[in-house]
This record gives sequence, C-alpha cells and structure tokens, in this order.
Amino acid sequence: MTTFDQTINRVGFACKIQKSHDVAVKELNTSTTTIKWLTAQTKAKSEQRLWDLVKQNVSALYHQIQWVGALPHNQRMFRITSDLLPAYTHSDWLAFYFQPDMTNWLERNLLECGELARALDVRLSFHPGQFCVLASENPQVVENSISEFEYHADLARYMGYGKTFQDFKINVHIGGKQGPDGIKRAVRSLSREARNCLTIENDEFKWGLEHSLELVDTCALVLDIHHHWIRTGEYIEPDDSRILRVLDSWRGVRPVIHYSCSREDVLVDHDTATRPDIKELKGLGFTSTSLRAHSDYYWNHACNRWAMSHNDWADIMCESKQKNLASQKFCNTALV
DNA sequence: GAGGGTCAAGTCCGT
DNA sequence: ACGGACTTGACCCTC
Repeated sequence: MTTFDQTINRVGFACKIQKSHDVAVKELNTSTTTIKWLTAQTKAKSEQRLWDLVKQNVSALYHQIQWVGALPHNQRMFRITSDLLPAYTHSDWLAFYFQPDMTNWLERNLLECGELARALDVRLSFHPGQFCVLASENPQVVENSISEFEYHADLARYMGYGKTFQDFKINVHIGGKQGPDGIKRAVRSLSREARNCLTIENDEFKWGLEHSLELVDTCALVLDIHHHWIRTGEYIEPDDSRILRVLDSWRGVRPVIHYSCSREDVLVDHDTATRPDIKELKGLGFTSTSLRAHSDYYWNHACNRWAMSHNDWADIMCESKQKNLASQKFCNTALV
C-alpha cells in the first residue's frame, strides 16, 4: 500500500517553485535564517523569529502542495526543501523544537500538509544536504548525520508518512569513506520510519551504481542517470540488467530516478540534437566538475528522449536550476 | 533598493 | 591551500 497512485508515470521537480508571470510566488516562498544571527539576538527575539519562520514555511509548504496538486496528474511530484524548520538539528535549538506548544502545532499543521498531498495525489520527498554523511569515517559526523536524517524523518512522520516502505522518499548519497558497509551500520541506528523512507543515490565520483547496488537489500536505490554518465560516460538504457536490480530494491513500489543535464553555458555550442560524448569532451579539455553542474533548462533534446524512455519504469525527479519551469517544459516536449 | 559579504555542518575535484 | 560544486542562494548589513 502506498500513499500515491502508482499507475501514473510522473515527472517532478525540487525544492522551489520558480517565478513565472502567472504565479503569485510570495505565499509559496520558504525563508530561513542563520545560526550566527540567532545567536546574536536575545532569546525572546530569536525564538520569535523561529516561530515566525516555522509558521511561514509550513504555510508555504501547504501552498506548494496545493500548487503542485493543480498540475497535470503526471507532474505531481515535488521535493520539499530541507530548510523547513531552521536550526532544528543545532543543539542550541533542540529544546525549542521539542516544547509541547511547538510539537502540537507541528503535529496539527504538518498533518494537514500530508493529508492535502494524499488527497491531491502529490508524491513527496526530501533530499538532506551535503552535511548528511551516514558513511563517514568520523563517528561524530555519523552521529550528526543520523540526527540530520531523523530531522527529515520527523517531518515525514508529522505529515503522516513513514508508515510503510517508501510511502515517502528521503534520499542521500553514500558519501564518506566507509561506503556501503557504513550505510548498513548507520541504518541500524535509524528509526523505523527513517528506514522506510531511506533511499541511496549513486554519485559521480566516489560511490557509483556498482556500490549502491550492494545495498539492494538495505533500502530502495535511486538511480541518478546524469551522475552515472559523468562517472562512466554511459547512457544507461531501461533494459539494462542493473536496472532490474534497482527495480527490485523498491519491492513493488514505483521507483524514482534523478535526471539532470550539463550546463548550457558550459556546452555553449553543443548540438541540441546530439547527446554529449564525455570522452570527446574530456579530450577537448572539459572537466568532470564542469560537466556535473546543473543546467537551467533541459536544452538537449536527445538526452531528453533518452531520459524520458526511463519513465515507463520510474518516476523522474528533475534537478535543474529553473525547477518547475524546466521540468514542465521537459515533460511537455520530450516525447518518446 | 541594490550590492556585497556571510553563512553549522562534509567531501571531493581541479587549479 | 583554496574555490567551487552539491538537493537549495538567501539573508543581513551598508550604502
């Protein structure tokens, strides 16, 4: 049982609804602050600021879900920003977020967000940031990373998710020097809800698809097809045997893959009807780093066709600078 | 209002 | 050694 309709082939986008002429963006915007600023204020003032941010951000989340829920059914997928509750995992503000007034408020209001998402059939996820390194060789970093991951799991739980395997996705990279074994160790310390939500994504440099596949029995695997291309030069095809194993890791739930594209201002004169050839590009002096940066839009039609050919077996999370503007355009133009 | 420096945290690449 | 990149530039201060 899942919380979204699995017969829909979705294309989604991440974190932020980009301004366009017909959108009132203000109520859709989340805000944040810094630890430094909070620390410089009186307790009353910093707590007031955090309360204001919590209310603004949860309200923004509700409106974001509403907005995504009004899109065509096959575009109802959205990654929520990690900045929803600023400073949640900083030790100075832990108590603030666990006071009864706050937990009651979050329970009530985040549940409404979750219920709205389920009613509108919006598939939701999180992607904790670069500081969440569950497989770090530094035990302190692992401990902090588990807290960071559990913060996202708390949010999912408040929203009414985490109850069944992959009713909600919280995606991280393997990261760190411990690799897949480090992930297996860290998973033992995660809550049940966190384990239900955890997905692992292959990265461009250190831990690729062959490493994440070691975790097929641990959690669901997110295939990032652009990372895989950066790492190997290969445009992986839907009938590849490794994809069957990725599919297995989802245990019957419809998988999610990630799709991004090298920046258009890096590959300035590149033919938009031909997929970039990484060997050729490296011969011309392009570095992996320069090719991994995300484009504003999905400018390469050949890549788009290839990416869309994966939509039969997986939902496609778009990672591009122009967010919904790019994913909508991709969705509407990349016909297989 | 525009512009620039700054921001909790990890890890890697490229120069 | 240091800047940039990553799921995301936003925010605060000064002028």
